[in-house]
Amino acid sequence: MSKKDASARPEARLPKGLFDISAQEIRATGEMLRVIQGVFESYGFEPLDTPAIEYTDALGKFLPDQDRPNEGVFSFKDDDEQWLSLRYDLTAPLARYVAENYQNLPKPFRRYQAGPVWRNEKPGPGRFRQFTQFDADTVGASSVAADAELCMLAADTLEALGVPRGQYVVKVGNRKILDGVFESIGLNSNDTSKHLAVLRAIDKLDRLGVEGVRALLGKGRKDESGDYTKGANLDAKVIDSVIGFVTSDELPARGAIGEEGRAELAEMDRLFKASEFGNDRVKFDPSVVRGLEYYTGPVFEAELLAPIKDERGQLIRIGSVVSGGRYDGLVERFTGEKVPATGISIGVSRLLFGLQRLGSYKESASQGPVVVLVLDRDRIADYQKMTQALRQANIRAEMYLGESGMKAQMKYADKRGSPCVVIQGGDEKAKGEVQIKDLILGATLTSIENREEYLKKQAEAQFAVPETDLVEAVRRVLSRHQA
RNA sequence: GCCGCUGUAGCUCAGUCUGGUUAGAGCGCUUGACUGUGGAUCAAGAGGUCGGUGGUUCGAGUCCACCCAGCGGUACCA
Repeated sequence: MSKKDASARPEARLPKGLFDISAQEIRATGEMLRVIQGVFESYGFEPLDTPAIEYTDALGKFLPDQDRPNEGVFSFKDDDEQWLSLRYDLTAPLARYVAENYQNLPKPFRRYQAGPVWRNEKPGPGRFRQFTQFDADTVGASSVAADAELCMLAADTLEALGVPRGQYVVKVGNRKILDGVFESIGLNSNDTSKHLAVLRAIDKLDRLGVEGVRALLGKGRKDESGDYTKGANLDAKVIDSVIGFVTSDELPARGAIGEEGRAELAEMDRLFKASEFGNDRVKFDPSVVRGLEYYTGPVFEAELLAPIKDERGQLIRIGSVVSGGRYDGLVERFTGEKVPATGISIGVSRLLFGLQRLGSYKESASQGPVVVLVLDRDRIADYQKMTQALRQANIRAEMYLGESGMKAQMKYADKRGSPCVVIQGGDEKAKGEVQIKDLILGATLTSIENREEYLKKQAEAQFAVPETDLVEAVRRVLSRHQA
């Protein structure tokens, strides 16, 4: 091919924020999903799946405009000119589903759902443009028992995934308490922009500390890189009051709304205590905000407490791995009818990322297939037959399908992580035998100095058996390496 | 979006400050020593638009400008 052709070829590359998923990761994720599913099932939730694509207007607030239809969400036009989008979470599709099937669903409706979601935004460490969420929601229950249960579910799930107690925490807050605070400091609830600015500032408490939040509530803040963030411009006295509130352990309530929120948290606390979920698992934290305009009552999030480092040993923060709360307005968007709902979402991709970084996630090493070497090309049928015999004995096996010689076939088997290979050349065929070579045992041979021991091990690692004993012999080798 | 850092072989990087013949290392890859036998050892080999474009210069991986990409922070985050 000429150079000109080369420049016309597409570059093999992956869009940013998106990743190929290797065999190992598929196995790890699959294992994780099964564990989560087991816990969710045990809580009585019922599975549901919905498509990756929804009508954009059903997804909510990110309606594509003419110029930038893909802000935040990936969107495209159907051939009937209607906007479609890739879902950006599993909650909006749930709301659509409930609204669409309201009559026939048992109320409260409790479902779990797992699947990829997409966000068209800048990726960061532990932040991707496609990631997997695992959600559980209860729709049609206004009792905070539903909320409390989700917090317990979050804690139970993390422990089931191997996060030791004490290395995570589920933090619980309540938007009503914050609303009470806003009321008491005279923040007009119509002034949403200031409202949001204050909420955002509070949300950053754990990251920026008290002084950072103070700056954001006041004139604004400059970060280490020199970027400047505009503040909420509150009076010093009001700032003190807000800071006093979010740093308090007491959750003091202000006003009628605040009192309502406090009562809800007290009720949740009672439920936690009754089921023996102590402060080492679930903790009240006034700075938990989440979702800004979205949540209407209790809000919760879980995070990993152990410090997480990147490849270079630099500390990185991946944020919360589970988040949720009560949203009483979502279904109403469709039906006009108020339907109370509460849910949590586990960031599976992020959690897996975090657990892997912590090294606390043990991936079960998976073994490659037994490889039947092809030495005499004209006897492929024989090799295929041996392979089938192994498969029928429930042994993962394959015949070498490449074109290369024996050495390359051995390398191939090695790379595949094969426990052993089956060898039958002309000599063995004449004797009606096959050779079994144990690659795992064989790998230990090079380190043996003592000649006698070496020979002994080598005889163990590779041996001949009658053709009829093939399956039996392979089984014996496999059993050597069972964990 | 804003700020900062980094772009040299498949990977990790040296070389850039102080411009000068064919641009290096380790790992990986291919082949061979090796008997029909992976992993060890030794040897050979393949592999590079030095992120891109323009400029300065007799001469640019090296200096300058702009652009692009990646990473990190920050903003936004249902």
